[in-house]
Amino acid sequence: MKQFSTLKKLAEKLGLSVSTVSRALKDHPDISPATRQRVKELAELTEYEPNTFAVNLRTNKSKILGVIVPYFQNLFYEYFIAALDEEVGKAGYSLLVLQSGESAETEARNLHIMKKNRVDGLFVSVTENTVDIKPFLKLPEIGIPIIFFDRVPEFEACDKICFADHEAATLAAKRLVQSNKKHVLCLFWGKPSLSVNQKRAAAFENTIKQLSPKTILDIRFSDSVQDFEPITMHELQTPNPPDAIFCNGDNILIPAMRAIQKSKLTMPADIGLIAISNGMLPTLYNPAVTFVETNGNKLGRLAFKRLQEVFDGKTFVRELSIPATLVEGGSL
Amino acid sequence: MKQFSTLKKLAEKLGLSVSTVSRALKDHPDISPATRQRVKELAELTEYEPNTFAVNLRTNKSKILGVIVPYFQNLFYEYFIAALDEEVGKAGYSLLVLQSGESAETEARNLHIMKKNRVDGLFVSVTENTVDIKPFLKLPEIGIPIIFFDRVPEFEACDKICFADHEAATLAAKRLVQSNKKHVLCLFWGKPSLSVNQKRAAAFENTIKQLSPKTILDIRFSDSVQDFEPITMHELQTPNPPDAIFCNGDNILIPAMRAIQKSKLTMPADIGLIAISNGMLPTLYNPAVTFVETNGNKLGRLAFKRLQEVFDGKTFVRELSIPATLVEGGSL
DNA sequence: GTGAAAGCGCTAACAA
DNA sequence: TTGTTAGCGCTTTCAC
Repeated sequence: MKQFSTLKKLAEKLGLSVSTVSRALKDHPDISPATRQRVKELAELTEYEPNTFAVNLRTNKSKILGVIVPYFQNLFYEYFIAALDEEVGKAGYSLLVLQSGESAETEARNLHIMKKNRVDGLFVSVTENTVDIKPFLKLPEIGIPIIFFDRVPEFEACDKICFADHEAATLAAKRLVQSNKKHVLCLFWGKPSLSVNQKRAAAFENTIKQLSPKTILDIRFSDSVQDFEPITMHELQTPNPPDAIFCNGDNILIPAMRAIQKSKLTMPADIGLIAISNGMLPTLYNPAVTFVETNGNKLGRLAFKRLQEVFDGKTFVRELSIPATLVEGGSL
Repeated sequence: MKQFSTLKKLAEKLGLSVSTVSRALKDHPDISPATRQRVKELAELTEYEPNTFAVNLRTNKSKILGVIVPYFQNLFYEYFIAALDEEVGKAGYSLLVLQSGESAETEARNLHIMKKNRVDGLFVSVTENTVDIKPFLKLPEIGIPIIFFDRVPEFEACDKICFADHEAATLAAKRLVQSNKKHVLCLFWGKPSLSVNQKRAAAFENTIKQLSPKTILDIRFSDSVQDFEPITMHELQTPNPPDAIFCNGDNILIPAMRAIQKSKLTMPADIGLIAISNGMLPTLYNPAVTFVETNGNKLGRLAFKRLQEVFDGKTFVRELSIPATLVEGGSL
């Protein structure tokens, strides 16, 4: 097996000391142009690459950032991770991405992996079963800054990056009122206790109650995406069916649309539909679904920007959010 | 800032040597049960964790596996990565995932990151612009096994894991003949030179030519997913339009379906459709699209199994493939 | 059953 | 301008 080139080997071949070689390669001003030249040439020739393990041990930095999300296979997280990866790459970092499902244990295990790999910083969107935030908050104590995003702990003092959840739900509610909807089936994925669900459901309900007090709201939560098709199916077939559906997220849009299609209803004539979405899915349907966009892309970029601030010493805790925008389709 | 617990600190507090402590923690048989007990207790108390950087340096292993794919946001790769991640996690490894787009330069940079981070093994699906495989093949020389998957180099001797591309395309072709289609628009994403495209296009064409020589095939390649909607649109509006469309992949299915919907055609009456797909997307439509499944999930698990074989010394080069299955929808 | 010591490859303070 | 030295935290050989 071919051996790696090391500083020591270079030093021996050149009749220099290890430290001189090291400095020459880093363009340290002390080193004479001549030696610098010689060193660099041999380094090139022998394909020298600093041994990351050694550098990490010495500098106590890994140049790796961690991301813990519930799911990879989720439009929002995909966009978030892709954008984050791009930003992070520019700054010379790499990403270690782990998924937890909705299991608090897996999440704890993932957190442990991050600690073990000594990531330089961590981005986390928690599971809906995460009750104890303390293990996360220990990381900043040992020098690993942590940025929560999207699904964030409610009360703790920590860095949080979210969508303007209140605003997004309010926008959707207003749009439904504008179309004069009187009976809305509202679908939420995950537990009511989840921060996003709580905020959005409250804002949605309040807005409707204020602007159109007589509108009937039928609010449903379910952990299992499978449930939404039968739920919607059933509601659509009652004698007094809803005249509009609100889907909080892409996951729900899929089964809801399926139920609408199976019921042979057409949008917007027979039923109205509005979703909060990452943006891709609504355009697949015909007519396209009207939605409030909460795009992972922007959130990813913002998250890294915030981490850099923390690296630069701006360690005071902040809560940032990204505005939501309404994208008109033809479903309302 | 809180300090990490180390072997040295434990040793000092216990009045033992570093090596004894190290051995005690690894249940080395030499160590007496009593000391082992004492050591473990203090380790627990001080939340001792071996410093990965030091372990890596010492053992020259990272316990990290690399994955390089063109895109994260691609159903096939998502499933592949998710499955791989699961398998890999069970074996105590973590995944470092990087995306290259279709840029050979980005890919080279990614390869470099993998090398720098001294991953213990690497999974790669190449870009369509990758011409030089040699930089990849250098990794096995320095002890990093590499497994190519899906998009694999054509001629080199290396480990490859693919779908049964020939079989998948043949299945789709047969199914079209069975439905008596006479004029098929065939859509391929990426360059014709891409291994997957080459194999599938050839198999598809041959099968049709053999079973139904009079059937007209209109085969189109495009690098840009955007192109497929106008292409399909245009073809559907010619005086002699196709009676079926074959989509080689989920990416193409989306714009093709959009063109069908915009043209107000219904499946299967006005137009037939079959796709090669990862499986989720076809079920979103109504009727569901008939497809040949090439699921990333299975491929991910197989890929890790193969890597483990290589770790275990079975280093002879192998080319493995996964069978394809037809899933009936209502689009044909 | 335990300890001493070397060394993985690198960085950086201090010396010359 | 260059070299010497110490040390990051761990594993492992050899000695007692």
